[in-house]
Amino acid sequence: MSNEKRTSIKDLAASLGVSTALVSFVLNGKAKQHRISEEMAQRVIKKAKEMNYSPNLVAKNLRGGKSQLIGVLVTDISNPFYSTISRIIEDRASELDYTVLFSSSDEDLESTKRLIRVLVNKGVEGLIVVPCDGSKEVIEELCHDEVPLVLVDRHFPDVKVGYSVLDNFKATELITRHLIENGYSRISVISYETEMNHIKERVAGYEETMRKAGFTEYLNVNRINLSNPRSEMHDTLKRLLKAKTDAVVCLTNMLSVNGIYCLKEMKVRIPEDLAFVGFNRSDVFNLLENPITYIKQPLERIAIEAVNILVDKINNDNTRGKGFIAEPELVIQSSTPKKKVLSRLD
Amino acid sequence: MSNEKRTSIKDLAASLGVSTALVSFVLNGKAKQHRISEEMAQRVIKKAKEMNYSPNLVAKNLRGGKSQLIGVLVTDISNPFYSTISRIIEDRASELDYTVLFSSSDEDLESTKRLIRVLVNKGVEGLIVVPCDGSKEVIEELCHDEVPLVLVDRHFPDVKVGYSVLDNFKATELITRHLIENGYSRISVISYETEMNHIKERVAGYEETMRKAGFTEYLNVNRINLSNPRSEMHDTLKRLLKAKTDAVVCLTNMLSVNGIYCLKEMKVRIPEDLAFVGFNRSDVFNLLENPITYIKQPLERIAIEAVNILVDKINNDNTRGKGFIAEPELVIQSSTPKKKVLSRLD
DNA sequence: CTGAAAGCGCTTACAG
DNA sequence: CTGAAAGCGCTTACAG
Repeated sequence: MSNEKRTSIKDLAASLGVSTALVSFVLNGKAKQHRISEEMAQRVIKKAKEMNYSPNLVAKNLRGGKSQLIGVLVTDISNPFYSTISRIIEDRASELDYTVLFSSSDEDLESTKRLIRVLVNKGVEGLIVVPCDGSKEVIEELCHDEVPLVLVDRHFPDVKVGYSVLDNFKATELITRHLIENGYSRISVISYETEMNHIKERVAGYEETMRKAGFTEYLNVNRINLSNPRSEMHDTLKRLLKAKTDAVVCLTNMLSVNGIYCLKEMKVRIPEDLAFVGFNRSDVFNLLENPITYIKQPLERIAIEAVNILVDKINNDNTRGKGFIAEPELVIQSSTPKKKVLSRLD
Repeated sequence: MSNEKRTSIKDLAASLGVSTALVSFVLNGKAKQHRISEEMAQRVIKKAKEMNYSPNLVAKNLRGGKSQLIGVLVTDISNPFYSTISRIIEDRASELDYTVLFSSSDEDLESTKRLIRVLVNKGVEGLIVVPCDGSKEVIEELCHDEVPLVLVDRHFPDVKVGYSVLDNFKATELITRHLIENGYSRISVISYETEMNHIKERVAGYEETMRKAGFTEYLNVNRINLSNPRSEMHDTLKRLLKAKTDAVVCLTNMLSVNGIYCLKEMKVRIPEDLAFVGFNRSDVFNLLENPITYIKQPLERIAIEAVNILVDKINNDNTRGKGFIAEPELVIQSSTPKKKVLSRLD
């Protein structure tokens, strides 16, 4: 990097008239262990400071076979949800002396494959991945190659792999119970077209809770095609309003924000005309006349556990398939006030 | 990464009965150059595929002194502004065959120093940095050490270093002119306590435009202490309203969002009671009854140019101090409607 | 056309 | 207490 060459351990040794081994021992805190004289140790340390020595981590890695690098593949690091997670991963990794390589797959399978390969070649010791739709085989293959791997946010329950995710079923169960308890009965869900398990769980949490409450006839799950979210959202909401839906639950943050924008355009008031529940915190939720009720994920826990599990895996191979499931929290605000109708759950 | 050791060039050579040099030549596309027979080359390539060879980039790096790694130090990658920039940097770097190491300094000088050292030790070939307050010496030192370096978003005009930033003076000039032209005269700015040049430029753009318009007596720049932004913002806005300010300009995105929240709490209507201008796009700007007028930065250009300049620097040392200054765009919305008063600028 | 050998900067048995 | 030497995986003059 530098033009004047960096000082190496060899330079230090030469200028002190000792061996590189001695220098290495001292600088790695193994002076005692090798019974190097306190005086010698101090001289080495002083010289290192003087010559502005800092170890070449590349060489250290090559020698030790450890890169202290982990790869993180999210779908899009410019998405606030993933950038928040990434930040926490970075901090936790740094505490454990790892550096993080980030990549964004854009929910694309080919990119996912390519980027994983790049990361592995860069020498990462393990991977944290947000898998995209259709990536199950890629993930399985990776497990087979014995690359330490942790899935985050989404996972494949039948693949034996580390994961750190929300209890998605419970999230929509909380939402649906809350709505029912507050007197809503014509509750609709807005989801998107996907095979991913986390969304299926969210749908199931809603459906099962509705069934338990006896609202079988009102089950209403709408799947939006993400290639044109705004106009599809518009049509869907129009249809739902015509069908006398009294509460809408959006299953992702992106859907929530889109939904709020559409309702604003349509001059539909929240909650007077329609109760509304969102997913994941967003600045826009709290700026509305009536702040939005939403599911809060313990992102910090999820991200930290992902790193912990990964590093465990890196350090000892035997603990396969460890996972962490985080508790969702329902943040109740004024977009879902009590209706006059009594809940059938009570 | 893998448990069964990765195949090395040595394994390949052994299993083909040739030297490692030959294998290296072929795999690096230098077969022709070394007049290696086409047949031999094909055998090597085939074997490499068979044995699932991929080069150990760490070793390559150590040997060649090239890591194809660049380091990016932003203040906080979970901030949407920086995560957007980071994403574009990542994409552009990847086009140029570089991988990016991201870090977040949290606007802290000590972290900045430490993280730069870590990145350099990791073998990055260059750095893209958002410098924090007080980091001028660190940056100068880095330049002196001849580490290829590009500052982004903010820079130090008297340090000879690459940079890619907004024309900050012009940004507030645009805002102030627009407000004046629309009949506002008691225009106040909300800034924060900092020595950084980009903020000074923004303040200067406002002040100079005000002076030109003859509004010298209304110059009103308020600096908030970021350790307690919400309550300071509250106090500041209260004071400004009492002083009959008719338009407020917030100089950063964070200040803008805080300001909007405060005004909401205070039940001050935008723009009926107060015109408002923000900085950098934000979802919340467009959700209000009256969407906010704001300065839009061409983030894509800024980020791409930063990478371009950095890679130029990495490849040939002679073009020092290259910089890119991006044009701001004023997105005019309904938070700054025309007042009845005539502008003195006309 | 191909091989033997040095060396990038480091750590770590192995000697003494 | 300290040093000489091997080796991590690769590339590249240098020979032949």
